[in-house]
Amino acid sequence: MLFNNHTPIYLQIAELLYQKILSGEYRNASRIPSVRDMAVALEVNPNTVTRSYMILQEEGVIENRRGIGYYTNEDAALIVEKKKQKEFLDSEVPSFFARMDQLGLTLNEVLKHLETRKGTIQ
Amino acid sequence: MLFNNHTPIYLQIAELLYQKILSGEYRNASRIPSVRDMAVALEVNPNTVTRSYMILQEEGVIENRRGIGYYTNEDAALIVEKKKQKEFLDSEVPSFFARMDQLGLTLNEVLKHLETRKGTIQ
Amino acid sequence: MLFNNHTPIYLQIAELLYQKILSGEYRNASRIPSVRDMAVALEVNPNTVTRSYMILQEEGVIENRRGIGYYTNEDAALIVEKKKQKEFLDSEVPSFFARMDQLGLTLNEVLKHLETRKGTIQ
Amino acid sequence: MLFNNHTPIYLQIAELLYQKILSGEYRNASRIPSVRDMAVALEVNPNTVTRSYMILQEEGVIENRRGIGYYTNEDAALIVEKKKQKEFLDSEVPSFFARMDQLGLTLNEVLKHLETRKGTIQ
DNA sequence: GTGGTCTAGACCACC
DNA sequence: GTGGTCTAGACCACA
Repeated sequence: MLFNNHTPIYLQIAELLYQKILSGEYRNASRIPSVRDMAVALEVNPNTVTRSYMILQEEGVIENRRGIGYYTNEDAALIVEKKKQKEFLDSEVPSFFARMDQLGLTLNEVLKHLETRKGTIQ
Repeated sequence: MLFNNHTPIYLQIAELLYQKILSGEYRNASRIPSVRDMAVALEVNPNTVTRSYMILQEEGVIENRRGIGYYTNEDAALIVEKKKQKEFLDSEVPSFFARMDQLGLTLNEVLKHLETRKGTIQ
Repeated sequence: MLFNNHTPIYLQIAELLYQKILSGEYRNASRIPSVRDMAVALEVNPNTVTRSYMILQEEGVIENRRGIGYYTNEDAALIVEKKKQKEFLDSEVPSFFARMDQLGLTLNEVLKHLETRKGTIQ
Repeated sequence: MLFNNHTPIYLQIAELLYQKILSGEYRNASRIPSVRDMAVALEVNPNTVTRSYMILQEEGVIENRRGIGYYTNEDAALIVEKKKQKEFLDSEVPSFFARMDQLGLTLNEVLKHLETRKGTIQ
């Protein structure tokens, strides 16, 4: 898999897991790939995958069953969704609008620009 | 000064300089503090300040007059404003709205949340 | 059954067996569930149960009658009680009070805290 | 340094750090040894020390200043003390007395045993 | 088979 | 100099 150079791989893998849980590819209360398998699939060292798994484990998104593997929690999708929404609303949203104000832009200008962009590029 | 530990200090200082130029604290074509003074004021290693100054210098925002010090360019404020607006509109805006959609949030919900936040915290 | 993930399951099962013997649920000189049944009941790998049974067997608490099953010893309850008391008095008690001293707590404070806890939680 | 085999080294190092902070060897708001130095001193791999430091960092006991090193927090000692007391009172104390009851022992018996032990061994 | 831990060693960004 | 990350590879306990 291709990773971005700017952010640590283990965080990008964590992000990948969040997405798979949100998208339903990893259903609640079901087993996720073993550390080794995941490492092979992503062409990454097992230690790196372990680090990602531990992050989600501390957040209560996944849990380890000794000698068996990692499982998503009963309400994994909900936890991830709340976490992501909270991050967005409490951190990204305020800074976004603060930035907008600081640059002397109005919401209408921004939205207009967004429309033209969509037309041209995508 | 207090720095965020997530982003490099030299980038945070560069951001500080942008702000001072935009706000008019550093006027066009005028001298800005020496590397040494700035380092003392920010309680930071002079090398770090130098690195920040070099960034702005490469962008043509400030220039170095040997043996004298750093000066803002004739049109420093304009350059910074354009740069920042471009970054914002072309990069932050699209990713912001993409993120919003991904989380299943509408612009109205986001704006509403922003209002309640302003009431409580700020 | 729910197991704590910090300590090995086979030790937790052994502890469970000690309790059942102490409480009289498993009487002296009587048959205890087969490895297979126990494994099914606890939703655990039979190997794990076997490992637990072996521990108690080595301590002379239970014994294996080939082809028949595991039986508690004639004086199983007594053995377990002595073992547990010895462990408690010689190991846990000293470390508990050492810890208490180290944290600058008095026995009275601790007892008081215990009372308030009982009132609220249990 | 000599480490216990049963608990991971990185946790034992974390415990060591707690003690040094509680004892005042590491004063509040002062620098602690670099990861490399600590690794050499403890005859351990730097990665292992890093892991310990990160635990204390997440708890707000120590903090990292980029490119400089780790520093104890302003109120490091207080945080550690509270954490330790909380762990003791909320977890060890209840289980200790539950265990005592379960074994049919009274507090007086336990205290008496503790006295005789002190006389003989220490 | 599973994950947990540790080492040795490397490279990098940052100060 | 500092820490952060990653790899390769090993050993271990556990199920």
